[in-house]
Amino acid sequence: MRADARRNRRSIVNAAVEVVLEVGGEPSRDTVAERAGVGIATLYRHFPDQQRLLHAVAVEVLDRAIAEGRAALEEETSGGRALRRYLHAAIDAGLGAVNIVYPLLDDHDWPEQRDAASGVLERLVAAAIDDGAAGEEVTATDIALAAIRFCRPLAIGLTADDERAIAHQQLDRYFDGLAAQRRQPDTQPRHLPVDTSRTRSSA
Amino acid sequence: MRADARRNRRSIVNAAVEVVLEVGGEPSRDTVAERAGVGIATLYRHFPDQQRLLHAVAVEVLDRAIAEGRAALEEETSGGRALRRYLHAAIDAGLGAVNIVYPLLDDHDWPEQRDAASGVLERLVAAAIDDGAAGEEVTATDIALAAIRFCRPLAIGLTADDERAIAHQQLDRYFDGLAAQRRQPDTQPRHLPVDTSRTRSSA
DNA sequence: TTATAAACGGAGGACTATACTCCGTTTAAT
DNA sequence: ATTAAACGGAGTATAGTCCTCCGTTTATAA
Repeated sequence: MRADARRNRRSIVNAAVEVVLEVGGEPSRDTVAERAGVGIATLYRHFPDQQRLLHAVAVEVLDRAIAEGRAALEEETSGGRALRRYLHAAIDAGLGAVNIVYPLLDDHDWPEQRDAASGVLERLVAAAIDDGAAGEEVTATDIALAAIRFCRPLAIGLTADDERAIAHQQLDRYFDGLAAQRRQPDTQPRHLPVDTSRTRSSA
Repeated sequence: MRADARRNRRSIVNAAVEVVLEVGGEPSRDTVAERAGVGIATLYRHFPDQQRLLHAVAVEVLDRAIAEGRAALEEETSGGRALRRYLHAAIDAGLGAVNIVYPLLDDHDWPEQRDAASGVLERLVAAAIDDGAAGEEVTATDIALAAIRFCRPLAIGLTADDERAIAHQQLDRYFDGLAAQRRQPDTQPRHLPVDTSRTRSSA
């Protein structure tokens, strides 16, 4: 594989991740190609159909998230630190894209990434619960859903920098809210958790 | 104005709010009309151009939010309770839509709603800070941005009910994270606040 | 350097979705 | 019962998207 081809392929996948997160669904081919700075034909050469592109998007962000998760587990000194660091890295990596493309995919044959990603996430959550950084009731699904939430752009015309800064700040506060015993006397849970088994299995 | 006309106008605005939140931008006219259950001509009769429709969307959600905010201030017994209740009501009301349509509008002549909404929000935030439910550093802008975040759909094919339940649960955790002194020893702020003066002025 | 296979870009045609109008029909209100 | 107001939806123009074809450029190795 030629060097420019590999470079272009990377650009295309990265662009596709961004566009998927922005539109929250099928990205337009023309938009992806333009964002990647390549001709439309180049996109078709690398990804003859939309399925393969979406597949590449899923694998890409899962790989990034897995690497970040493992690094966090190894390097951090507490479960809480590790999970927080992972979440910040995951939203920068665009992890939420995987859940957006999931329902658009015909075949979900990336068992490797899927299992690795959910394994890492579950270890992180367990560790965070262990050291009290998250309450007993917190699940891996909750964390995956949070990653999706904080990945998506606010769509109010912010610069990429502002967008990112706001997401991280909000995530930090969300994370602080995960701790076990509720601090505020006036706090009561208002809504029951929902069945998210389908979503859980995808991240 | 005839009764059916008024009824249809309401349906159209409500539908427009929903669609704006879903697509995170300009809603397609056909989609809005269909969602509202009216013919496309009816939509054009009430809103000859997109600007007027978007304007109506902004005024509508602001009015809802103002009413909810005042009710919360009057009826709740603590600042924390009031702000939490307001936030839950605001995301149900679709408050985030106002920030999405804001950059799409030519004229922003709804000073009445704008001032009332930001006034209510600031009183709520001040009250919450007063009784320790939110840290000193929390601003009205933070809260407005949170409302936008939790209003937007996750775009992973959930039912409206699941979508709503998840948003409320995540919001509760975010709100818990607003409390003054950080509980977790491993917590440190990771990102500086950004300049959001433009956004602040819109809600 | 040069040869060449591989990769590239973008114009262009088919197709789909969206914007907006026109006009015959229905309905609220007197 | 009358009628002015409001309605619905077919229909046309326009814009956006999909995808192919082919002439040009570029990486790589002789």
